[in-house]
Amino acid sequence: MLRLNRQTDYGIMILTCLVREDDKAMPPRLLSAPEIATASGLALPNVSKILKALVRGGILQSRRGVQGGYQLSRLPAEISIQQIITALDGPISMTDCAGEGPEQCDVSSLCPMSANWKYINDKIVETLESITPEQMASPGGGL
Amino acid sequence: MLRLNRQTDYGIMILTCLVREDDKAMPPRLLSAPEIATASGLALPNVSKILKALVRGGILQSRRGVQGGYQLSRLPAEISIQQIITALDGPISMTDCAGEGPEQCDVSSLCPMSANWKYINDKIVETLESITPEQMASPGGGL
DNA sequence: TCAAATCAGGACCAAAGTGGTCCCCTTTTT
DNA sequence: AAAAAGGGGACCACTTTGGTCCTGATTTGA
Repeated sequence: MLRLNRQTDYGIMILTCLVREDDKAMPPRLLSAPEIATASGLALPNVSKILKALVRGGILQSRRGVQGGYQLSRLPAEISIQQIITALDGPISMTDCAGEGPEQCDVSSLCPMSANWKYINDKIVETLESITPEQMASPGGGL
Repeated sequence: MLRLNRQTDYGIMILTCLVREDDKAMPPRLLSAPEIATASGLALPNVSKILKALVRGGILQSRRGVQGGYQLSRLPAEISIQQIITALDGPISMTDCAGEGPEQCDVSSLCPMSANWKYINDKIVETLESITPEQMASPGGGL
Protein backbone atom coordinates (compact mmCIF):
# COMPACT_ATOMS: atom_id res chain seq x y z
CA MET A 1 0.00 0.00 0.00
CA LEU A 2 3.05 2.24 0.10
CA ARG A 3 2.27 3.39 3.60
CA LEU A 4 4.42 5.06 6.21
CA ASN A 5 4.81 2.96 9.30
CA ARG A 6 2.86 4.01 12.31
CA GLN A 7 5.83 5.27 14.29
CA THR A 8 6.48 7.77 11.53
CA ASP A 9 2.87 8.82 11.41
CA TYR A 10 2.95 9.39 15.18
CA GLY A 11 6.26 11.17 14.83
CA ILE A 12 4.71 13.72 12.52
CA MET A 13 1.80 14.19 14.90
CA ILE A 14 4.23 14.77 17.73
CA LEU A 15 6.23 17.26 15.74
CA THR A 16 3.14 19.23 14.85
CA CYS A 17 2.38 19.42 18.58
CA LEU A 18 5.88 20.57 19.38
CA VAL A 19 5.88 23.16 16.63
CA ARG A 20 2.66 24.59 18.00
CA GLU A 21 4.12 24.77 21.51
CA ASP A 22 7.32 26.24 20.22
CA ASP A 23 5.26 28.99 18.69
CA LYS A 24 3.51 29.81 21.94
CA ALA A 25 6.34 29.94 24.43
CA MET A 26 9.09 32.47 23.94
CA PRO A 27 11.74 31.50 24.84
CA PRO A 28 10.76 27.92 24.05
CA ARG A 29 10.77 25.70 27.12
CA LEU A 30 11.55 22.03 27.34
CA LEU A 31 8.66 19.60 27.25
CA SER A 32 9.03 16.26 29.03
CA ALA A 33 8.01 12.98 27.41
CA PRO A 34 4.96 12.64 29.70
CA GLU A 35 3.82 16.13 28.79
CA ILE A 36 4.16 15.37 25.10
CA ALA A 37 2.33 12.09 25.53
CA THR A 38 -0.57 13.91 27.13
CA ALA A 39 -0.59 16.63 24.51
CA SER A 40 -0.59 14.19 21.64
CA GLY A 41 -2.89 11.62 23.20
CA LEU A 42 -0.44 8.77 22.60
CA ALA A 43 0.89 6.21 25.08
CA LEU A 44 3.96 7.29 26.99
CA PRO A 45 6.30 4.36 26.24
CA ASN A 46 5.70 4.74 22.57
CA VAL A 47 6.07 8.49 22.58
CA SER A 48 9.29 8.07 24.47
CA LYS A 49 10.67 5.68 21.87
CA ILE A 50 9.78 8.04 19.06
CA LEU A 51 11.29 11.07 20.79
CA LYS A 52 14.58 9.24 21.21
CA ALA A 53 14.66 8.44 17.51
CA LEU A 54 13.97 12.06 16.66
CA VAL A 55 16.91 13.11 18.80
CA ARG A 56 19.15 10.60 17.03
CA GLY A 57 17.90 12.02 13.76
CA GLY A 58 18.97 15.50 14.82
CA ILE A 59 15.47 16.94 14.76
CA LEU A 60 15.08 17.35 18.51
CA GLN A 61 17.46 18.21 21.29
CA SER A 62 17.09 16.70 24.73
CA ARG A 63 18.26 17.45 28.23
CA ARG A 64 18.28 14.90 30.99
CA GLY A 65 17.52 15.26 34.65
CA VAL A 66 14.92 17.18 36.59
CA GLN A 67 13.35 19.88 34.43
CA GLY A 68 14.79 18.11 31.40
CA GLY A 69 12.87 17.37 28.23
CA TYR A 70 12.83 17.92 24.52
CA GLN A 71 12.80 20.88 22.18
CA LEU A 72 13.24 21.50 18.46
CA SER A 73 16.85 21.65 17.40
CA ARG A 74 16.15 24.24 14.69
CA LEU A 75 13.47 26.59 13.47
CA PRO A 76 10.12 24.97 12.65
CA ALA A 77 10.38 26.15 9.06
CA GLU A 78 13.61 24.23 8.68
CA ILE A 79 12.07 20.88 9.58
CA SER A 80 10.49 18.85 6.79
CA ILE A 81 8.28 15.80 6.72
CA GLN A 82 11.05 14.12 4.77
CA GLN A 83 13.50 14.57 7.64
CA ILE A 84 11.05 13.06 10.08
CA ILE A 85 10.46 10.07 7.84
CA THR A 86 14.18 9.52 7.48
CA ALA A 87 14.69 9.68 11.24
CA LEU A 88 11.94 7.18 12.02
CA ASP A 89 11.86 4.91 9.01
CA GLY A 90 15.26 5.29 7.41
CA PRO A 91 16.00 6.88 4.07
CA ILE A 92 13.30 6.70 1.42
CA SER A 93 14.13 4.01 -1.08
CA MET A 94 11.35 2.80 -3.30
CA THR A 95 13.30 -0.28 -4.43
CA ASP A 96 16.75 -1.74 -3.92
CA CYS A 97 17.74 -0.04 -7.16
CA ALA A 98 16.66 3.35 -5.90
CA GLY A 99 18.82 3.29 -2.79
CA GLU A 100 22.12 4.97 -2.14
CA GLY A 101 25.40 3.21 -1.63
CA PRO A 102 26.68 -0.01 -3.18
CA GLU A 103 24.03 -1.60 -5.34
CA GLN A 104 23.02 -5.12 -4.55
CA CYS A 105 21.51 -5.62 -7.99
CA ASP A 106 23.78 -8.07 -9.80
CA VAL A 107 23.50 -6.20 -13.07
CA SER A 108 23.20 -2.62 -11.88
CA SER A 109 25.56 -1.37 -14.53
CA LEU A 110 23.46 -2.97 -17.26
CA CYS A 111 20.00 -2.45 -15.81
CA PRO A 112 18.40 0.65 -17.31
CA MET A 113 15.87 0.86 -14.50
CA SER A 114 18.36 1.77 -11.83
CA ALA A 115 18.88 5.35 -12.94
CA ASN A 116 15.16 5.79 -13.46
CA TRP A 117 14.34 4.51 -10.00
CA LYS A 118 16.75 7.02 -8.54
CA TYR A 119 14.99 9.75 -10.44
CA ILE A 120 11.59 8.69 -9.15
CA ASN A 121 12.93 8.39 -5.64
CA ASP A 122 14.36 11.89 -5.82
CA LYS A 123 11.05 13.28 -7.00
CA ILE A 124 9.26 11.85 -4.00
CA VAL A 125 11.94 12.99 -1.58
CA GLU A 126 11.65 16.45 -3.08
CA THR A 127 7.91 16.48 -2.52
CA LEU A 128 8.24 15.44 1.10
CA GLU A 129 11.13 17.81 1.66
CA SER A 130 8.92 20.73 0.69
CA ILE A 131 6.39 20.14 3.45
CA THR A 132 6.81 21.17 7.06
CA PRO A 133 4.97 19.99 10.17
CA GLU A 134 3.99 23.61 10.56
CA GLN A 135 1.96 23.32 7.38
CA MET A 136 0.52 20.00 8.48
CA ALA A 137 -0.86 21.66 11.58
CA SER A 138 -3.08 24.13 9.77
CA PRO A 139 -6.26 22.99 8.02
CA GLY A 140 -5.51 24.70 4.74
CA GLY A 141 -1.78 24.52 5.18
CA GLY A 142 -1.26 26.39 1.95
CA LEU A 143 -1.21 22.90 0.43
CA MET B 1 11.93 2.73 4.45
CA LEU B 2 8.93 3.59 2.29
CA ARG B 3 9.67 0.78 -0.11
CA LEU B 4 7.52 -0.92 -2.71
CA ASN B 5 7.02 -4.56 -1.97
CA ARG B 6 8.97 -6.98 -4.08
CA GLN B 7 6.00 -8.24 -6.06
CA THR B 8 5.47 -4.72 -7.30
CA ASP B 9 9.11 -4.30 -8.17
CA TYR B 10 8.99 -7.55 -10.14
CA GLY B 11 5.72 -6.46 -11.72
CA ILE B 12 7.38 -3.38 -13.14
CA MET B 13 10.26 -5.47 -14.44
CA ILE B 14 7.79 -7.80 -16.12
CA LEU B 15 5.88 -4.95 -17.67
CA THR B 16 9.03 -3.44 -19.09
CA CYS B 17 9.75 -6.83 -20.68
CA LEU B 18 6.26 -7.04 -22.13
CA VAL B 19 6.37 -3.51 -23.45
CA ARG B 20 9.60 -4.29 -25.24
CA GLU B 21 8.09 -7.43 -26.79
CA ASP B 22 4.94 -5.58 -27.70
CA ASP B 23 7.10 -3.16 -29.60
CA LYS B 24 8.82 -5.89 -31.59
CA ALA B 25 5.92 -8.06 -32.70
CA MET B 26 3.24 -6.54 -34.92
CA PRO B 27 0.56 -7.71 -34.40
CA PRO B 28 1.49 -8.39 -30.78
CA ARG B 29 1.39 -12.06 -29.93
CA LEU B 30 0.51 -13.69 -26.64
CA LEU B 31 3.33 -14.60 -24.31
CA SER B 32 2.85 -17.50 -21.91
CA ALA B 33 3.83 -17.30 -18.26
CA PRO B 34 6.81 -19.65 -18.76
CA GLU B 35 8.05 -17.48 -21.62
CA ILE B 36 7.75 -14.37 -19.50
CA ALA B 37 9.49 -16.08 -16.62
CA THR B 38 12.41 -16.92 -18.86
CA ALA B 39 12.54 -13.45 -20.38
CA SER B 40 12.52 -11.76 -17.00
CA GLY B 41 14.75 -14.23 -15.19
CA LEU B 42 12.24 -14.70 -12.38
CA ALA B 43 10.80 -17.94 -10.98
CA LEU B 44 7.72 -19.21 -12.77
CA PRO B 45 5.33 -19.59 -9.81
CA ASN B 46 5.99 -16.07 -8.73
CA VAL B 47 5.71 -14.63 -12.21
CA SER B 48 2.45 -16.46 -12.61
CA LYS B 49 1.06 -14.95 -9.43
CA ILE B 50 2.05 -11.47 -10.51
CA LEU B 51 0.59 -11.86 -13.99
CA LYS B 52 -2.75 -12.89 -12.53
CA ALA B 53 -2.80 -9.78 -10.37
CA LEU B 54 -1.98 -7.60 -13.36
CA VAL B 55 -4.95 -9.10 -15.22
CA ARG B 56 -7.21 -8.38 -12.26
CA GLY B 57 -5.88 -4.85 -12.28
CA GLY B 58 -6.88 -4.45 -15.93
CA ILE B 59 -3.34 -3.93 -17.17
CA LEU B 60 -3.01 -7.24 -18.98
CA GLN B 61 -5.42 -9.41 -20.89
CA SER B 62 -5.15 -13.17 -20.83
CA ARG B 63 -6.36 -16.08 -22.89
CA ARG B 64 -6.53 -19.61 -21.59
CA GLY B 65 -5.87 -22.87 -23.33
CA VAL B 66 -3.21 -24.02 -25.74
CA GLN B 67 -1.51 -21.05 -27.36
CA GLY B 68 -2.92 -18.86 -24.64
CA GLY B 69 -0.95 -16.28 -22.71
CA TYR B 70 -0.85 -12.61 -21.80
CA GLN B 71 -0.71 -9.31 -23.62
CA LEU B 72 -1.07 -5.63 -22.78
CA SER B 73 -4.66 -4.52 -22.56
CA ARG B 74 -3.86 -1.05 -23.87
CA LEU B 75 -1.08 0.92 -25.51
CA PRO B 76 2.24 0.97 -23.65
CA ALA B 77 2.07 4.74 -23.35
CA GLU B 78 -1.21 4.43 -21.49
CA ILE B 79 0.23 2.28 -18.73
CA SER B 80 1.80 4.02 -15.74
CA ILE B 81 3.94 2.86 -12.87
CA GLN B 82 1.17 4.08 -10.62
CA GLN B 83 -1.32 1.67 -12.18
CA ILE B 84 1.06 -1.24 -11.70
CA ILE B 85 1.61 -0.34 -8.07
CA THR B 86 -2.12 -0.13 -7.48
CA ALA B 87 -2.67 -3.53 -9.07
CA LEU B 88 0.00 -5.28 -7.03
CA ASP B 89 0.09 -3.37 -3.79
CA GLY B 90 -3.29 -1.67 -3.56
CA PRO B 91 -3.94 2.05 -3.76
CA ILE B 92 -1.22 4.35 -2.50
CA SER B 93 -2.08 5.64 0.93
CA MET B 94 0.71 7.16 2.97
CA THR B 95 -1.30 7.05 6.19
CA ASP B 96 -4.79 6.12 7.28
CA CYS B 97 -5.69 9.77 6.96
CA ALA B 98 -4.55 9.90 3.36
CA GLY B 99 -6.76 7.06 2.17
CA GLU B 100 -10.03 7.20 0.32
CA GLY B 101 -13.37 6.14 1.71
CA PRO B 102 -14.69 6.35 5.24
CA GLU B 103 -12.05 7.63 7.60
CA GLN B 104 -11.13 5.52 10.58
CA CYS B 105 -9.58 8.46 12.36
CA ASP B 106 -11.89 9.25 15.27
CA VAL B 107 -11.52 12.97 14.81
CA SER B 108 -11.12 13.26 11.05
CA SER B 109 -13.41 16.26 10.88
CA LEU B 110 -11.32 18.08 13.47
CA CYS B 111 -7.87 16.87 12.48
CA PRO B 112 -6.16 19.41 10.25
CA MET B 113 -3.67 16.84 9.00
CA SER B 114 -6.19 14.79 7.08
CA ALA B 115 -6.61 17.22 4.19
CA ASN B 116 -2.88 17.77 4.06
CA TRP B 117 -2.15 14.06 3.90
CA LYS B 118 -4.50 13.73 1.00
CA TYR B 119 -2.64 16.51 -0.75
CA ILE B 120 0.72 14.82 -0.22
CA ASN B 121 -0.70 11.51 -1.34
CA ASP B 122 -2.03 13.05 -4.51
CA LYS B 123 1.33 14.59 -5.27
CA ILE B 124 3.03 11.23 -5.09
CA VAL B 125 0.35 9.50 -7.12
CA GLU B 126 0.76 12.22 -9.71
CA THR B 127 4.49 11.62 -9.92
CA LEU B 128 4.05 7.88 -10.36
CA GLU B 129 1.22 8.35 -12.81
CA SER B 130 3.51 10.33 -15.08
CA ILE B 131 6.00 7.50 -15.57
CA THR B 132 5.54 4.57 -17.92
CA PRO B 133 7.30 1.20 -18.00
CA GLU B 134 8.36 2.22 -21.49
CA GLN B 135 10.42 5.00 -19.94
CA MET B 136 11.76 2.67 -17.27
CA ALA B 137 13.15 0.42 -19.99
CA SER B 138 15.46 2.99 -21.53
CA PRO B 139 18.65 4.10 -19.73
CA GLY B 140 17.95 7.80 -20.10
CA GLY B 141 14.22 7.42 -20.11
CA GLY B 142 13.82 11.13 -20.54
CA LEU B 143 13.72 11.15 -16.77
C1' DT C 1 25.06 13.85 49.23
C1' DC C 2 21.14 11.64 48.10
C1' DA C 3 16.63 11.18 46.07
C1' DA C 4 13.78 12.26 42.39
C1' DA C 5 13.14 13.32 37.67
C1' DT C 6 14.24 12.56 33.22
C1' DC C 7 16.39 10.79 29.00
C1' DA C 8 19.29 6.68 26.54
C1' DG C 9 19.64 2.28 24.87
C1' DG C 10 18.18 -1.86 23.97
C1' DA C 11 15.75 -6.39 25.01
C1' DC C 12 11.64 -8.61 24.29
C1' DC C 13 7.39 -10.57 22.39
C1' DA C 14 2.96 -10.85 20.14
C1' DA C 15 0.81 -9.81 15.93
C1' DA C 16 0.73 -8.74 11.31
C1' DG C 17 2.62 -8.69 6.74
C1' DT C 18 5.53 -10.56 2.92
C1' DG C 19 7.51 -13.79 -0.25
C1' DG C 20 7.25 -17.69 -2.42
C1' DT C 21 5.46 -22.30 -3.69
C1' DC C 22 1.99 -25.53 -4.74
C1' DC C 23 -2.46 -27.61 -5.78
C1' DC C 24 -6.67 -28.23 -8.02
C1' DC C 25 -9.98 -26.30 -11.27
C1' DT C 26 -11.52 -24.26 -15.72
C1' DT C 27 -10.86 -23.06 -20.47
C1' DT C 28 -9.21 -23.78 -25.08
C1' DT C 29 -7.03 -26.01 -28.87
C1' DT C 30 -5.90 -29.98 -31.63
C1' DA D 1 -9.74 -36.91 -24.88
C1' DA D 2 -5.29 -35.05 -23.94
C1' DA D 3 -2.35 -31.36 -23.46
C1' DA D 4 -1.41 -26.57 -22.70
C1' DA D 5 -2.41 -22.79 -20.73
C1' DG D 6 -4.50 -19.40 -17.09
C1' DG D 7 -7.61 -18.66 -12.38
C1' DG D 8 -8.10 -18.82 -7.64
C1' DG D 9 -6.63 -19.51 -3.48
C1' DA D 10 -4.39 -22.22 0.43
C1' DC D 11 -0.35 -22.58 2.88
C1' DC D 12 3.77 -21.66 5.58
C1' DA D 13 8.31 -19.91 6.80
C1' DC D 14 10.30 -15.74 7.50
C1' DT D 15 10.62 -10.97 8.49
C1' DT D 16 8.89 -6.68 10.06
C1' DT D 17 6.25 -3.85 13.02
C1' DG D 18 4.10 -2.14 17.16
C1' DG D 19 4.32 -1.65 21.59
C1' DT D 20 6.02 -2.32 26.36
C1' DC D 21 9.41 -2.62 29.81
C1' DC D 22 13.81 -2.70 32.21
C1' DT D 23 18.22 -1.07 33.47
C1' DG D 24 21.57 2.54 33.39
C1' DA D 25 23.26 7.39 32.96
C1' DT D 26 22.56 12.29 33.88
C1' DT D 27 20.98 16.37 36.11
C1' DT D 28 18.73 19.11 39.57
C1' DG D 29 17.86 20.67 43.94
C1' DA D 30 16.62 20.00 48.81
